Amino acid sequence: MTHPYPMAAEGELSLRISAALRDAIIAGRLLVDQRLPSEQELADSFGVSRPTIREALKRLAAQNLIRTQRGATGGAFVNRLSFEEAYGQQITTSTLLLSMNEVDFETACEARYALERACIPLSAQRRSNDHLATMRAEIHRQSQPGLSDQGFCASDVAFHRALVDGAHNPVLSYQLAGAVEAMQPLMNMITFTARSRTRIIALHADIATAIEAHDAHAAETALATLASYTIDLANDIRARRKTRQAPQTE
Amino acid sequence: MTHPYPMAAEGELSLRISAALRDAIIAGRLLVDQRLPSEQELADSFGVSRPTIREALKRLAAQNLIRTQRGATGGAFVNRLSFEEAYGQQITTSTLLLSMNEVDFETACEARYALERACIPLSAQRRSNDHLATMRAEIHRQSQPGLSDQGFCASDVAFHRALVDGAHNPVLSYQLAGAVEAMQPLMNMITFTARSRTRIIALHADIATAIEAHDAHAAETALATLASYTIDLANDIRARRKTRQAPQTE
DNA sequence: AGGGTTTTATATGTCTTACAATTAAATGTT
DNA sequence: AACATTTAATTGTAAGACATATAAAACCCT
Repeated sequence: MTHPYPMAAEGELSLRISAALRDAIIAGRLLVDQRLPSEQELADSFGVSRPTIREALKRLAAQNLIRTQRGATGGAFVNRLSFEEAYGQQITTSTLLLSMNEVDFETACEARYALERACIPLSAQRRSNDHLATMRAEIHRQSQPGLSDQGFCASDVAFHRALVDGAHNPVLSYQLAGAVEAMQPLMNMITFTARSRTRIIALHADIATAIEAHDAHAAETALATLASYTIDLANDIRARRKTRQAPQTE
Repeated sequence: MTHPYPMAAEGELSLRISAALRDAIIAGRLLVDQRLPSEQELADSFGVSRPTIREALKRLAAQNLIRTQRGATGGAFVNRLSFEEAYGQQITTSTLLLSMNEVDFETACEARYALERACIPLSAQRRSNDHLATMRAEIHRQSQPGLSDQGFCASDVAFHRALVDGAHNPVLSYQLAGAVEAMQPLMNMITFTARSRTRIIALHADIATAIEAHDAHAAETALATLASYTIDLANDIRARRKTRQAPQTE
């Protein structure tokens, strides 16, 4: 064997090669920041052409498993997957999953609030002034009169993001980022009346106050109220749209 | 403009092209199962060569955004991202994240059990005979005397997976799959004594019974006990390893 | 001798052209 | 009409060349 990367026996070459390299990375045979052989060397050792190697490397680059650098000391390096990159991937995947699979609003919403509830006890216990300040700032932003529906939703996401990050557990934050952010496109479809905004802001304030007081139970209650109110809101809007559209189709 | 895909102004060509196509998919300008232009047509319309287009397509293929088919009616098609594929990506990403970032066991464990706790109320409410049977079966498997540590961990994952799926919320299942499965390599590092296994199995049985009785509170209590017991177990093992290794280094 | 500049070597990024493999539809044959 | 054959379209792979970026080595000027 001219190369040290065990390969599958069938399938497309570039796919087999990328899988072989990925396995090597996951298994730790290629360490973080280690430089891979040059494309030409890889091509020679795998017995394929450079374009094929390049396609394989692009697959890995798409998953942030390697980074490439041009120039004299350049090449492909095993990438340390950062939490930021992982967030990004999670959010794209979650967003696509929701937009492509006709997940109904209620299911997504239920999942989102269930997950957020998971971090409430930790957030209530460990909340820092930093995260509390962010939550208060977003609440203030939400009460601006000129704010668009989109801006309101963005602020809503930021608020909940601060709530989640308040747990000070990066793994938890990473897992929840996708769930919360992927919901935004769905949330953006809701038109918020002045009254519903007031209600939501009040619940946000309840949550912030409870977290500040280390009162996990009160925070969970407020969050549950918010969850069911959001779902009701979406159902109302859907029902109203239906009755408004029904006469037109007749 | 010779192509309908807005592109960034700087950066590598293949990256800009893949980003343009990805945006088109996410924005819904390219619909599910729609066929993209052939590589040659894409190359012409973007004003680049085929290999460059191919690298861009490989990036998208790596994220399961497109699938390619050879032959006369072949081409690249927009892929409906299935929950299964999304699971897979989430698990790989989470596993890499944990293995590459020296996340300590306690943080990961805390996140895992916090997330699982999120689905307990739903699972307790909606639990089906199917999932209950799986949980019981895994409990039985865990009590087999000849079972390896690895097998025990695998069964543990399967048990918790059934617990999560019992909530009958695919979005929730998807989000939690990564958290639970990515923990397995870390869990595999623990050596389970006969006594710790007995304790864990008993707690699993408590959870199953509580879920069966629609008793969310009891299930949460058992899960919390399991969480702290697991963390203690890992700490014990780490402490024991340290004291055993300390004399050697002196 | 030292610091700034130029050269050079090496690597990835891209283009061009060509051929192989695969697949479905069109075509021909029995 | 059913089956085998050809054909056309498309992706997969190959080989070689040039463009570009980058760091290190060589060089030159002070």
